Amino acid sequence: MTADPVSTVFAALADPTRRAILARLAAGEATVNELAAPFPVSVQAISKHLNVLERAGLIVRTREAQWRRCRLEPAPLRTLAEWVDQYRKLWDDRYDTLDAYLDNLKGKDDEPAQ
Amino acid sequence: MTADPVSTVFAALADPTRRAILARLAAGEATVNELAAPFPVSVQAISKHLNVLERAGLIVRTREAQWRRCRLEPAPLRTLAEWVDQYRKLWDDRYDTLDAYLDNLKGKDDEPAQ
DNA sequence: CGTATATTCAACTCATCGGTTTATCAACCA
DNA sequence: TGGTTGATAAACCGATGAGTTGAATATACG
Repeated sequence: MTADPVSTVFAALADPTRRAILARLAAGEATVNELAAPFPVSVQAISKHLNVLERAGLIVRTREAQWRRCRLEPAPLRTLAEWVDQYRKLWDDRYDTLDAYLDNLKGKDDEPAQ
Repeated sequence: MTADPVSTVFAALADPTRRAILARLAAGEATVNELAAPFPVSVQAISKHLNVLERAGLIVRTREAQWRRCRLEPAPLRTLAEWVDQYRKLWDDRYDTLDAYLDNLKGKDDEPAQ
């Protein structure tokens, strides 16, 4: 209930169908039926997936006659990239300056070092 | 079940307690009790969280007398960073060369453009 | 108007999740 | 040996998730 935004985005991405929908939308806007076509599930199930993606802020839907055009909203992905970048120094050998690491840390959620 | 690795990692990170555990482990190894101390839940609950993180490959546990020392394993985070980087061009204005975008696309899961 | 199309809503099922409590296992210590 | 500590296992509970089917809503079209 009322989960934090980061958790909501991670949860939305923890489903291969939803990630495939995002991948499709990265190529351009699409309607619900167009998005549902490749999947072996009902259109209603896709509509639910779109609700999850919309609540996570990953897509926006606009009315257009009887269609609902879906568009990808990259802002949460940017937040995610920043979150994971907190840990980059742990795997990236080229990331060797402590200063840059501490800079990245400022004002972030779930700081690795408090 | 037997969810794909990417889904498993995303799901593991979709919980603030588990992300806080990772943040703590980024500062250094710790035992289960040490990890559980800051949280208002039982040690058993934390042990379950550690199972989830271990199955996602985000931590490894090593026996040491009666203690179980936990260490962060950054490899899945690196995979995650690569996944989200597929979408970087959508929000990053500096990411404006199509070639670099297509290069990043090769051999990745959930390609934005098939 | 009536009908077809696009989409969502509602109710239901089944599995999983995060938490609990209780019990068990393993290692140290007196 | 027995007791204490660290950690996991097992059984259970309430909530949520992903899917279904069936009905409702909204817009276009004849």
